[in-house]
Amino acid sequence: MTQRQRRVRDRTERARRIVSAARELAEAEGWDAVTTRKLAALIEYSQPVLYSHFPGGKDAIMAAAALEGFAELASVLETARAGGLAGVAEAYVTFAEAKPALYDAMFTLASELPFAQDDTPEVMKANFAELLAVIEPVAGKQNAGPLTEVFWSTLHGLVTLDRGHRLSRAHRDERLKLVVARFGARAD
Amino acid sequence: MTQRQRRVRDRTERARRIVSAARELAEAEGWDAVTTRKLAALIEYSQPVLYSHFPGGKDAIMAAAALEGFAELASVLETARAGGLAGVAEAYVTFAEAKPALYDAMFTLASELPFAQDDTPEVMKANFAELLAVIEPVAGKQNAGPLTEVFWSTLHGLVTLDRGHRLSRAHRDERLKLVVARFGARAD
DNA sequence: CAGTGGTTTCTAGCATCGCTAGGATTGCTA
DNA sequence: TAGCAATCCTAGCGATGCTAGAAACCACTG
Repeated sequence: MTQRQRRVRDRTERARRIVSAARELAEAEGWDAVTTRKLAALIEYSQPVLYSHFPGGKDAIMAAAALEGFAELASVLETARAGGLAGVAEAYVTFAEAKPALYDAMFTLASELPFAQDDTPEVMKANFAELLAVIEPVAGKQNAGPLTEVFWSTLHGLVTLDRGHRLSRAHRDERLKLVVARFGARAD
Repeated sequence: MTQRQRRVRDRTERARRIVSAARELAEAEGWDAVTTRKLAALIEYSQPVLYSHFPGGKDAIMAAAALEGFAELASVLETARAGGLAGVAEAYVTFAEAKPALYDAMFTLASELPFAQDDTPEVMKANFAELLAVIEPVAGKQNAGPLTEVFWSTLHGLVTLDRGHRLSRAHRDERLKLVVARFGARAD
């Protein structure tokens, strides 16, 4: 019966390699360059193997990558919590800048992943919780939940607009300071 | 020589119909459903005709749609300027909600359109100018340009996160009020 | 009116994509 | 070792964006 265990382990290991290969390729050449044929070649198997791991096909692979991304982002935000609102904002933007393709998978693409719903994965709730933790002290009379959503929107907007070359690169740090100035003060 | 003029007029009219058909189809079924074959069928011509108008192919057609969108958004924001910062914020979000596919073409997709650069089309600068107009009075000692970028990012983030079902629908209006509360006060 | 040259348009096809059915191969079991 | 079941691959389908080359059209000249 250990044989069976090893085979299961091999399978999960191979699934991991698929997602890993997808992430690397996406980060290097963008998600459009991530084709099932290239992925199959990278893991040295044929195409149908991908579908035995991810019946949903390419979308499911991207969703798996996105879930990894949410876990990593949550971890990053957790360690940044010590830096307060400013530290979290900086960490969030830096994460998105460092792994743009992953961030795309998390937000722009795989938007089928449920979020503000019952079946939202825990890792995704964790991200919101981290943002909430630094917003709550400055919420004052304002409702912390919606205010966190606005704060999150600001960070997300900064990331996506900057990516589309909509913002001037030179003001990058000044923008973050302004975010802190507008959100960091207690409102009551 | 009037014949030549009429032929030119017919051509521009047909180009307009292409973009129009693309926008309608995208708004109805999403940009993935906008294929060159369907567009050709809609305008009752064959595929290669599309490329005589838009050598860049589908991307160029989407870019043309995006430019139309920027012009329309600028117009919307201009009339909303009377409503101050709150009015502009509401108008921006409402525009994006009403024409989600168009908004996608403007920001998520055709990101090759230059913006914060020299060859940025005037219509795109106009949008920024409208936002700047309502931010300037509340900038105080803060730099109005970067602050406008942050404000814009917040609106854009609200739109895109909401679209991906990342935010709770119920708090939609409250979020906008919080945006006004955080950006509407003069900072000095 | 017939012919001619240039423009416009279409037919047909290429390479690639995501995805899958069905056969071949492998490895375990008895 | 024979048979069975799980695993994997070959081959192919339909659809995509895009394009080369043939066909149709139209304005102008002799």
